[in-house]
Amino acid sequence: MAKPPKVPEATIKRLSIYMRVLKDLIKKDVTVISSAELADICGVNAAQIRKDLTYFGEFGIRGVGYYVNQLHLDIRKVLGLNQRRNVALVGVGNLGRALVSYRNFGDHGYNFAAAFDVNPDRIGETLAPGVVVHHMDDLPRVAAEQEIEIAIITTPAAAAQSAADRIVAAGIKGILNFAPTLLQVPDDVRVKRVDLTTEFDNLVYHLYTRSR
Amino acid sequence: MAKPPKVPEATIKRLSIYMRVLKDLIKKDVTVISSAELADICGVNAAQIRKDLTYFGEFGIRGVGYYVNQLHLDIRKVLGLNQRRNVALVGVGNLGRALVSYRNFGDHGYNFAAAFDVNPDRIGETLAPGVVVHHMDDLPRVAAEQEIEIAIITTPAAAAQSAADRIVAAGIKGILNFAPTLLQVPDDVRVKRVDLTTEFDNLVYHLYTRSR
DNA sequence: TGGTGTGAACAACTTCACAGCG
DNA sequence: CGCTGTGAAGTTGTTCACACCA
Repeated sequence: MAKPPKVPEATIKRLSIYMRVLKDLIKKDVTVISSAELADICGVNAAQIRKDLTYFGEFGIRGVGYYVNQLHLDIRKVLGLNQRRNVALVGVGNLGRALVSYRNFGDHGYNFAAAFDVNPDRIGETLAPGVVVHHMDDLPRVAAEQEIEIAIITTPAAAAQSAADRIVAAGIKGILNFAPTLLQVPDDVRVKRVDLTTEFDNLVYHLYTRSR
Repeated sequence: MAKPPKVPEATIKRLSIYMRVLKDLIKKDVTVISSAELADICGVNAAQIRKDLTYFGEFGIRGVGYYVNQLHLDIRKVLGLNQRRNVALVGVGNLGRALVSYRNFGDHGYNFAAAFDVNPDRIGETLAPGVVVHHMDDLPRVAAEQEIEIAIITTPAAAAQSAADRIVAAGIKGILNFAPTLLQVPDDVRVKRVDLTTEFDNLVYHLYTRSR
Protein backbone atom coordinates (compact mmCIF):
# COMPACT_ATOMS: atom_id res chain seq x y z
CA MET A 1 0.00 0.00 0.00
CA ALA A 2 2.45 2.62 1.17
CA LYS A 3 5.21 3.24 -1.34
CA PRO A 4 7.85 5.24 0.57
CA PRO A 5 10.87 5.84 -1.68
CA LYS A 6 11.46 4.05 -4.95
CA VAL A 7 12.02 0.35 -4.85
CA PRO A 8 14.54 -1.18 -7.24
CA GLU A 9 13.03 -3.44 -9.83
CA ALA A 10 15.57 -6.08 -8.84
CA THR A 11 14.22 -6.05 -5.31
CA ILE A 12 10.76 -6.98 -6.52
CA LYS A 13 12.11 -9.93 -8.43
CA ARG A 14 14.02 -11.14 -5.42
CA LEU A 15 11.02 -10.82 -3.10
CA SER A 16 9.26 -13.30 -5.34
CA ILE A 17 12.09 -15.74 -4.85
CA TYR A 18 12.28 -15.24 -1.10
CA MET A 19 8.59 -16.00 -0.97
CA ARG A 20 9.04 -19.27 -2.78
CA VAL A 21 11.86 -20.29 -0.47
CA LEU A 22 9.90 -19.30 2.62
CA LYS A 23 7.02 -21.45 1.44
CA ASP A 24 9.40 -24.41 1.27
CA LEU A 25 10.72 -23.63 4.73
CA ILE A 26 7.21 -23.58 6.15
CA LYS A 27 6.69 -27.07 4.78
CA LYS A 28 9.90 -28.13 6.49
CA ASP A 29 8.65 -26.67 9.79
CA VAL A 30 11.38 -24.08 10.01
CA THR A 31 9.95 -21.27 12.12
CA VAL A 32 12.77 -18.73 12.29
CA ILE A 33 15.49 -17.83 9.81
CA SER A 34 18.27 -15.24 9.75
CA SER A 35 19.05 -13.09 6.74
CA ALA A 36 22.36 -14.93 6.45
CA GLU A 37 20.71 -18.34 6.20
CA LEU A 38 18.08 -17.16 3.75
CA ALA A 39 20.77 -15.42 1.71
CA ASP A 40 22.70 -18.65 1.53
CA ILE A 41 19.72 -20.57 0.18
CA CYS A 42 18.85 -17.89 -2.35
CA GLY A 43 22.43 -17.29 -3.39
CA VAL A 44 22.46 -13.59 -2.59
CA ASN A 45 24.11 -11.29 -0.06
CA ALA A 46 22.60 -11.10 3.45
CA ALA A 47 22.61 -7.30 3.53
CA GLN A 48 20.75 -7.40 0.24
CA ILE A 49 17.91 -9.30 1.81
CA ARG A 50 17.68 -6.99 4.80
CA LYS A 51 17.71 -3.95 2.57
CA ASP A 52 15.12 -5.42 0.22
CA LEU A 53 12.80 -5.99 3.15
CA THR A 54 13.23 -2.60 4.76
CA TYR A 55 11.90 -0.90 1.65
CA PHE A 56 8.54 -2.11 2.90
CA GLY A 57 8.86 -2.15 6.67
CA GLU A 58 10.64 -3.78 9.60
CA PHE A 59 9.87 -7.46 9.60
CA GLY A 60 12.71 -8.92 11.64
CA ILE A 61 13.62 -9.23 15.28
CA ARG A 62 17.12 -8.13 16.26
CA GLY A 63 19.26 -10.89 17.65
CA VAL A 64 16.80 -13.49 16.35
CA GLY A 65 15.92 -13.25 12.67
CA TYR A 66 12.62 -13.45 10.82
CA TYR A 67 9.56 -15.53 11.59
CA VAL A 68 9.23 -17.62 8.46
CA ASN A 69 5.48 -17.78 8.42
CA GLN A 70 4.94 -14.12 9.14
CA LEU A 71 7.54 -12.98 6.63
CA HIS A 72 5.99 -15.12 3.94
CA LEU A 73 2.65 -13.45 4.62
CA ASP A 74 4.18 -9.98 4.70
CA ILE A 75 5.89 -10.43 1.36
CA ARG A 76 2.73 -11.79 -0.20
CA LYS A 77 0.97 -8.67 0.92
CA VAL A 78 3.67 -6.38 -0.39
CA LEU A 79 3.56 -8.05 -3.79
CA GLY A 80 -0.22 -7.90 -3.92
CA LEU A 81 -0.55 -11.68 -3.85
CA ASN A 82 -2.98 -11.97 -0.99
CA GLN A 83 -5.83 -12.78 -3.37
CA ARG A 84 -6.37 -15.12 -6.31
CA ARG A 85 -5.91 -13.69 -9.78
CA ASN A 86 -7.80 -14.84 -12.83
CA VAL A 87 -5.79 -15.56 -15.93
CA ALA A 88 -6.86 -16.05 -19.54
CA LEU A 89 -5.02 -18.03 -22.16
CA VAL A 90 -4.98 -16.50 -25.62
CA GLY A 91 -3.93 -18.96 -28.31
CA VAL A 92 -4.70 -22.64 -27.81
CA GLY A 93 -1.68 -24.48 -29.17
CA ASN A 94 0.61 -27.07 -27.61
CA LEU A 95 2.29 -24.59 -25.33
CA GLY A 96 -0.96 -23.05 -24.22
CA ARG A 97 -2.43 -26.44 -23.37
CA ALA A 98 0.66 -27.35 -21.41
CA LEU A 99 0.53 -24.14 -19.40
CA VAL A 100 -3.13 -24.62 -18.52
CA SER A 101 -2.44 -28.07 -17.18
CA TYR A 102 0.58 -26.92 -15.21
CA ARG A 103 -0.24 -27.46 -11.57
CA ASN A 104 2.14 -24.99 -10.03
CA PHE A 105 0.18 -21.90 -11.02
CA GLY A 106 -2.84 -22.89 -9.01
CA ASP A 107 -0.70 -23.44 -5.92
CA HIS A 108 0.54 -19.89 -6.17
CA GLY A 109 -2.81 -18.19 -6.50
CA TYR A 110 -3.19 -18.02 -10.26
CA ASN A 111 -6.37 -19.37 -11.72
CA PHE A 112 -6.95 -20.12 -15.40
CA ALA A 113 -10.49 -18.91 -15.92
CA ALA A 114 -10.87 -19.01 -19.70
CA ALA A 115 -9.10 -19.58 -23.02
CA PHE A 116 -9.48 -17.90 -26.40
CA ASP A 117 -8.71 -18.77 -29.98
CA VAL A 118 -9.86 -17.90 -33.50
CA ASN A 119 -9.94 -21.46 -34.83
CA PRO A 120 -13.60 -22.63 -34.91
CA ASP A 121 -12.51 -26.24 -34.31
CA ARG A 122 -11.27 -25.31 -30.88
CA ILE A 123 -14.16 -23.17 -29.69
CA GLY A 124 -16.16 -24.92 -26.99
CA GLU A 125 -13.42 -27.35 -26.09
CA THR A 126 -12.68 -27.76 -22.38
CA LEU A 127 -8.94 -27.62 -21.69
CA ALA A 128 -9.17 -28.28 -17.98
CA PRO A 129 -11.94 -28.13 -15.37
CA GLY A 130 -13.46 -24.69 -15.78
CA VAL A 131 -11.37 -23.65 -18.75
CA VAL A 132 -13.49 -23.45 -21.89
CA VAL A 133 -12.21 -22.15 -25.22
CA HIS A 134 -14.10 -19.07 -26.42
CA HIS A 135 -13.81 -17.16 -29.66
CA MET A 136 -11.63 -14.07 -29.52
CA ASP A 137 -14.71 -12.00 -30.32
CA ASP A 138 -16.09 -12.89 -26.90
CA LEU A 139 -13.01 -11.73 -25.06
CA PRO A 140 -14.43 -8.43 -23.78
CA ARG A 141 -17.56 -10.07 -22.41
CA VAL A 142 -15.91 -13.13 -20.88
CA ALA A 143 -13.02 -11.11 -19.50
CA ALA A 144 -15.46 -8.90 -17.65
CA GLU A 145 -17.61 -11.78 -16.42
CA GLN A 146 -14.68 -13.82 -15.21
CA GLU A 147 -12.76 -10.82 -13.88
CA ILE A 148 -9.65 -11.64 -15.87
CA GLU A 149 -6.63 -9.61 -14.78
CA ILE A 150 -3.85 -11.21 -16.78
CA ALA A 151 -3.64 -12.63 -20.30
CA ILE A 152 -1.09 -15.11 -21.57
CA ILE A 153 -0.32 -14.89 -25.26
CA THR A 154 0.63 -18.23 -26.80
CA THR A 155 -0.41 -17.50 -30.36
CA PRO A 156 1.90 -17.79 -33.37
CA ALA A 157 4.19 -14.76 -33.71
CA ALA A 158 2.20 -13.32 -36.59
CA ALA A 159 -1.00 -13.20 -34.55
CA ALA A 160 0.50 -11.88 -31.33
CA GLN A 161 0.15 -8.15 -31.94
CA SER A 162 -3.44 -8.44 -33.00
CA ALA A 163 -4.15 -10.59 -29.95
CA ALA A 164 -2.49 -7.98 -27.76
CA ASP A 165 -4.63 -5.23 -29.28
CA ARG A 166 -7.78 -7.13 -28.46
CA ILE A 167 -6.59 -7.92 -24.96
CA VAL A 168 -5.90 -4.25 -24.37
CA ALA A 169 -9.29 -3.32 -25.80
CA ALA A 170 -10.89 -5.72 -23.33
CA GLY A 171 -9.36 -3.71 -20.50
CA ILE A 172 -6.78 -6.26 -19.36
CA LYS A 173 -3.65 -4.53 -18.03
CA GLY A 174 -1.18 -7.39 -17.64
CA ILE A 175 0.22 -9.55 -20.43
CA LEU A 176 2.65 -12.43 -20.37
CA ASN A 177 3.87 -12.85 -23.93
CA PHE A 178 5.32 -16.18 -25.08
CA ALA A 179 5.31 -15.26 -28.76
CA PRO A 180 8.69 -14.17 -30.14
CA THR A 181 7.59 -10.63 -30.91
CA LEU A 182 8.03 -7.20 -29.36
CA LEU A 183 4.50 -6.03 -28.59
CA GLN A 184 3.30 -2.47 -28.92
CA VAL A 185 0.90 -1.53 -26.10
CA PRO A 186 -0.24 1.63 -24.28
CA ASP A 187 1.76 2.86 -21.30
CA ASP A 188 -0.72 1.64 -18.74
CA VAL A 189 -0.47 -1.96 -19.90
CA ARG A 190 2.37 -4.05 -18.60
CA VAL A 191 3.95 -6.72 -20.81
CA LYS A 192 6.40 -9.34 -19.69
CA ARG A 193 8.15 -11.24 -22.41
CA VAL A 194 9.14 -14.85 -21.94
CA ASP A 195 11.57 -15.62 -24.71
CA LEU A 196 13.08 -19.03 -24.46
CA THR A 197 15.51 -18.65 -27.34
CA THR A 198 16.93 -15.60 -25.58
CA GLU A 199 17.51 -17.78 -22.53
CA PHE A 200 19.26 -20.35 -24.69
CA ASP A 201 21.43 -17.67 -26.26
CA ASN A 202 22.47 -16.45 -22.87
CA LEU A 203 23.32 -19.94 -21.72
CA VAL A 204 25.42 -20.59 -24.81
CA TYR A 205 27.32 -17.34 -24.42
CA HIS A 206 28.32 -18.19 -20.91
CA LEU A 207 29.17 -21.77 -21.76
CA TYR A 208 31.72 -20.71 -24.32
CA THR A 209 33.06 -17.58 -22.74
CA ARG A 210 35.27 -18.24 -19.78
CA SER A 211 34.90 -15.15 -17.67
CA ARG A 212 33.00 -16.20 -14.64
CA MET B 1 37.08 -14.98 -28.89
CA ALA B 2 38.84 -11.93 -27.50
CA LYS B 3 37.33 -10.72 -24.26
CA PRO B 4 38.81 -7.25 -23.72
CA PRO B 5 37.32 -5.67 -20.57
CA LYS B 6 34.32 -7.06 -18.73
CA VAL B 7 31.03 -7.04 -20.54
CA PRO B 8 27.92 -6.30 -18.50
CA GLU B 9 25.55 -9.20 -18.21
CA ALA B 10 22.78 -6.86 -19.33
CA THR B 11 24.63 -6.24 -22.57
CA ILE B 12 24.62 -9.94 -23.42
CA LYS B 13 20.89 -10.15 -22.91
CA ARG B 14 20.32 -7.17 -25.16
CA LEU B 15 22.55 -8.54 -27.91
CA SER B 16 20.23 -11.49 -28.09
CA ILE B 17 17.31 -9.13 -28.64
CA TYR B 18 19.11 -7.03 -31.23
CA MET B 19 19.83 -10.23 -33.12
CA ARG B 20 16.19 -11.18 -33.20
CA VAL B 21 15.20 -7.74 -34.45
CA LEU B 22 17.93 -7.74 -37.08
CA LYS B 23 16.68 -11.08 -38.32
CA ASP B 24 13.24 -9.53 -38.81
CA LEU B 25 14.76 -6.57 -40.61
CA ILE B 26 16.60 -8.86 -43.00
CA LYS B 27 13.29 -10.46 -43.88
CA LYS B 28 11.92 -7.00 -44.56
CA ASP B 29 14.85 -6.22 -46.84
CA VAL B 30 16.17 -3.43 -44.68
CA THR B 31 19.89 -3.23 -45.41
CA VAL B 32 21.10 -0.38 -43.21
CA ILE B 33 19.93 0.83 -39.81
CA SER B 34 21.10 3.51 -37.41
CA SER B 35 21.49 2.97 -33.69
CA ALA B 36 18.62 5.41 -33.17
CA GLU B 37 16.23 3.40 -35.32
CA LEU B 38 17.25 0.10 -33.82
CA ALA B 39 16.97 1.61 -30.35
CA ASP B 40 13.48 2.73 -31.11
CA ILE B 41 12.40 -0.76 -32.15
CA CYS B 42 14.02 -2.41 -29.14
CA GLY B 43 12.82 0.23 -26.70
CA VAL B 44 16.27 1.17 -25.43
CA ASN B 45 18.60 4.15 -25.63
CA ALA B 46 20.64 4.62 -28.80
CA ALA B 47 23.91 5.20 -26.96
CA GLN B 48 23.23 1.96 -25.14
CA ILE B 49 23.24 0.04 -28.37
CA ARG B 50 26.43 1.65 -29.61
CA LYS B 51 28.15 0.98 -26.31
CA ASP B 52 26.95 -2.61 -26.21
CA LEU B 53 28.43 -3.21 -29.63
CA THR B 54 31.78 -1.56 -28.98
CA TYR B 55 32.51 -4.04 -26.21
CA PHE B 56 33.16 -6.43 -29.06
CA GLY B 57 34.45 -4.27 -31.90
CA GLU B 58 33.52 -1.51 -34.30
CA PHE B 59 30.69 -2.66 -36.46
CA GLY B 60 29.20 0.60 -37.70
CA ILE B 61 30.01 3.15 -40.35
CA ARG B 62 30.08 6.77 -39.24
CA GLY B 63 27.53 8.94 -40.91
CA VAL B 64 25.68 5.84 -42.14
CA GLY B 65 24.76 3.27 -39.53
CA TYR B 66 25.07 -0.51 -39.45
CA TYR B 67 24.69 -3.02 -42.25
CA VAL B 68 21.85 -5.16 -41.00
CA ASN B 69 23.02 -8.43 -42.46
CA GLN B 70 26.61 -8.04 -41.35
CA LEU B 71 25.69 -6.91 -37.87
CA HIS B 72 23.40 -9.88 -37.45
CA LEU B 73 26.26 -12.16 -38.36
CA ASP B 74 28.70 -10.37 -36.11
CA ILE B 75 26.42 -10.61 -33.09
CA ARG B 76 25.80 -14.27 -33.76
CA LYS B 77 29.52 -14.84 -33.71
CA VAL B 78 30.00 -12.85 -30.52
CA LEU B 79 27.32 -14.87 -28.77
CA GLY B 80 28.74 -18.16 -30.03
CA LEU B 81 25.66 -18.91 -32.10
CA ASN B 82 27.37 -19.59 -35.40
CA GLN B 83 26.75 -23.30 -35.06
CA ARG B 84 23.82 -25.52 -34.18
CA ARG B 85 23.53 -26.70 -30.59
CA ASN B 86 22.05 -30.00 -29.56
CA VAL B 87 19.54 -29.93 -26.75
CA ALA B 88 18.11 -32.72 -24.61
CA LEU B 89 14.76 -32.71 -22.89
CA VAL B 90 14.72 -34.21 -19.42
CA GLY B 91 11.23 -34.98 -18.17
CA VAL B 92 8.55 -35.84 -20.72
CA GLY B 93 5.38 -34.17 -19.46
CA ASN B 94 2.98 -31.76 -21.10
CA LEU B 95 5.36 -28.86 -20.97
CA GLY B 96 8.25 -30.90 -22.31
CA ARG B 97 6.20 -32.16 -25.23
CA ALA B 98 5.09 -28.63 -26.04
CA LEU B 99 8.65 -27.34 -26.02
CA VAL B 100 9.88 -30.09 -28.33
CA SER B 101 7.21 -29.26 -30.86
CA TYR B 102 7.87 -25.54 -30.64
CA ARG B 103 9.11 -24.49 -34.06
CA ASN B 104 10.96 -21.37 -33.09
CA PHE B 105 13.90 -23.17 -31.49
CA GLY B 106 14.91 -24.84 -34.71
CA ASP B 107 14.86 -21.54 -36.56
CA HIS B 108 17.35 -20.17 -34.09
CA GLY B 109 19.84 -22.97 -34.25
CA TYR B 110 18.69 -25.16 -31.40
CA ASN B 111 18.10 -28.79 -32.17
CA PHE B 112 16.25 -31.21 -29.92
CA ALA B 113 18.33 -34.36 -30.24
CA ALA B 114 16.92 -36.59 -27.52
CA ALA B 115 14.55 -36.83 -24.57
CA PHE B 116 14.82 -38.63 -21.25
CA ASP B 117 12.43 -39.87 -18.62
CA VAL B 118 12.23 -42.53 -15.90
CA ASN B 119 8.71 -43.72 -16.69
CA PRO B 120 8.96 -47.04 -18.62
CA ASP B 121 5.72 -46.27 -20.50
CA ARG B 122 7.39 -43.35 -22.22
CA ILE B 123 10.69 -44.96 -23.16
CA GLY B 124 10.94 -45.53 -26.90
CA GLU B 125 8.26 -43.03 -27.79
CA THR B 126 9.07 -40.58 -30.58
CA LEU B 127 8.13 -37.02 -29.62
CA ALA B 128 9.08 -35.43 -32.91
CA PRO B 129 11.19 -36.47 -35.89
CA GLY B 130 14.51 -37.54 -34.42
CA VAL B 131 13.51 -37.12 -30.79
CA VAL B 132 13.21 -40.49 -29.07
CA VAL B 133 12.60 -40.90 -25.34
CA HIS B 134 15.42 -42.74 -23.58
CA HIS B 135 15.71 -43.88 -20.00
CA MET B 136 17.64 -41.57 -17.72
CA ASP B 137 20.17 -44.34 -17.22
CA ASP B 138 21.20 -43.92 -20.84
CA LEU B 139 21.80 -40.22 -20.50
CA PRO B 140 25.63 -40.38 -20.35
CA ARG B 141 25.85 -42.57 -23.43
CA VAL B 142 23.25 -40.77 -25.54
CA ALA B 143 24.49 -37.34 -24.50
CA ALA B 144 27.96 -38.24 -25.74
CA GLU B 145 26.72 -39.84 -28.96
CA GLN B 146 24.42 -36.94 -29.81
CA GLU B 147 26.83 -34.28 -28.59
CA ILE B 148 24.27 -32.71 -26.28
CA GLU B 149 25.34 -29.33 -24.96
CA ILE B 150 22.24 -28.15 -23.15
CA ALA B 151 19.61 -29.93 -21.07
CA ILE B 152 16.11 -28.69 -20.36
CA ILE B 153 14.61 -29.85 -17.10
CA THR B 154 10.83 -30.23 -17.23
CA THR B 155 10.45 -32.83 -14.51
CA PRO B 156 8.24 -32.38 -11.45
CA ALA B 157 9.90 -30.22 -8.80
CA ALA B 158 10.71 -33.20 -6.59
CA ALA B 159 12.73 -34.89 -9.33
CA ALA B 160 14.57 -31.83 -10.59
CA GLN B 161 17.63 -31.94 -8.36
CA SER B 162 18.24 -35.61 -9.06
CA ALA B 163 17.82 -34.95 -12.78
CA ALA B 164 20.31 -32.11 -12.53
CA ASP B 165 22.81 -34.34 -10.77
CA ARG B 166 22.60 -36.88 -13.57
CA ILE B 167 22.86 -34.19 -16.22
CA VAL B 168 26.00 -32.85 -14.56
CA ALA B 169 27.41 -36.36 -14.27
CA ALA B 170 26.89 -36.79 -18.01
CA GLY B 171 29.14 -33.80 -18.60
CA ILE B 172 26.51 -31.34 -19.78
CA LYS B 173 27.39 -27.79 -18.74
CA GLY B 174 24.24 -25.84 -19.55
CA ILE B 175 20.83 -26.30 -17.94
CA LEU B 176 17.53 -24.54 -18.52
CA ASN B 177 15.39 -25.31 -15.50
CA PHE B 178 11.60 -25.10 -15.73
CA ALA B 179 10.99 -26.84 -12.42
CA PRO B 180 10.21 -24.48 -9.54
CA THR B 181 13.32 -25.37 -7.57
CA LEU B 182 16.68 -23.79 -6.86
CA LEU B 183 19.21 -26.29 -8.22
CA GLN B 184 22.53 -27.05 -6.62
CA VAL B 185 25.26 -27.55 -9.25
CA PRO B 186 29.07 -27.24 -9.51
CA ASP B 187 30.56 -23.86 -10.43
CA ASP B 188 31.36 -24.85 -13.99
CA VAL B 189 27.75 -25.69 -14.80
CA ARG B 190 25.46 -22.85 -15.77
CA VAL B 191 21.80 -22.95 -14.80
CA LYS B 192 19.12 -20.61 -16.06
CA ARG B 193 15.84 -20.71 -14.25
CA VAL B 194 12.59 -20.09 -16.05
CA ASP B 195 10.03 -19.51 -13.36
CA LEU B 196 6.66 -18.57 -14.71
CA THR B 197 5.08 -17.87 -11.35
CA THR B 198 7.83 -15.38 -10.63
CA GLU B 199 6.92 -13.61 -13.87
CA PHE B 200 3.30 -13.54 -12.81
CA ASP B 201 4.21 -12.14 -9.41
CA ASN B 202 6.17 -9.38 -11.03
CA LEU B 203 3.33 -8.53 -13.34
CA VAL B 204 0.85 -8.38 -10.47
CA TYR B 205 3.10 -6.15 -8.40
CA HIS B 206 3.34 -3.62 -11.18
CA LEU B 207 -0.34 -3.80 -11.96
CA TYR B 208 -1.29 -2.78 -8.48
CA THR B 209 1.52 -0.45 -7.62
CA ARG B 210 1.27 2.88 -9.37
CA SER B 211 4.82 4.05 -9.57
CA ARG B 212 5.79 3.93 -13.18
C1' DT C 1 25.17 -11.72 22.58
C1' DG C 2 23.72 -11.95 17.92
C1' DG C 3 21.28 -10.42 14.10
C1' DT C 4 18.56 -6.53 12.26
C1' DG C 5 18.22 -1.91 10.15
C1' DT C 6 20.73 1.59 7.70
C1' DG C 7 23.87 5.47 6.33
C1' DA C 8 27.82 5.69 3.72
C1' DA C 9 31.24 3.69 0.45
C1' DC C 10 31.42 1.21 -3.52
C1' DA C 11 30.40 -0.99 -7.87
C1' DA C 12 27.76 -1.53 -11.97
C1' DC C 13 25.22 0.19 -15.51
C1' DT C 14 23.10 3.94 -18.35
C1' DT C 15 22.88 8.28 -20.56
C1' DC C 16 24.93 12.48 -22.15
C1' DA C 17 27.53 15.10 -25.10
C1' DC C 18 30.66 15.69 -28.38
C1' DA C 19 34.98 14.65 -31.02
C1' DG C 20 36.09 12.30 -35.15
C1' DC C 21 35.42 9.98 -39.27
C1' DG C 22 33.16 8.18 -43.55
C1' DC D 1 26.73 16.55 -42.67
C1' DG D 2 25.20 12.65 -39.96
C1' DC D 3 25.98 8.92 -37.18
C1' DT D 4 29.33 6.21 -34.79
C1' DG D 5 32.47 5.52 -30.91
C1' DT D 6 33.60 6.92 -26.33
C1' DG D 7 35.25 9.53 -22.11
C1' DA D 8 32.87 11.64 -18.50
C1' DA D 9 28.82 12.51 -15.79
C1' DG D 10 24.86 10.70 -13.86
C1' DT D 11 21.96 7.15 -12.05
C1' DT D 12 20.80 2.93 -10.04
C1' DG D 13 21.77 -0.98 -7.36
C1' DT D 14 24.92 -3.64 -4.05
C1' DT D 15 27.92 -4.37 -0.20
C1' DC D 16 30.15 -2.83 3.96
C1' DA D 17 30.36 -1.84 8.62
C1' DC D 18 28.48 -0.71 12.65
C1' DA D 19 25.00 1.39 15.79
C1' DC D 20 21.12 -0.36 18.03
C1' DC D 21 17.99 -3.26 20.17
C1' DA D 22 15.34 -7.83 21.45
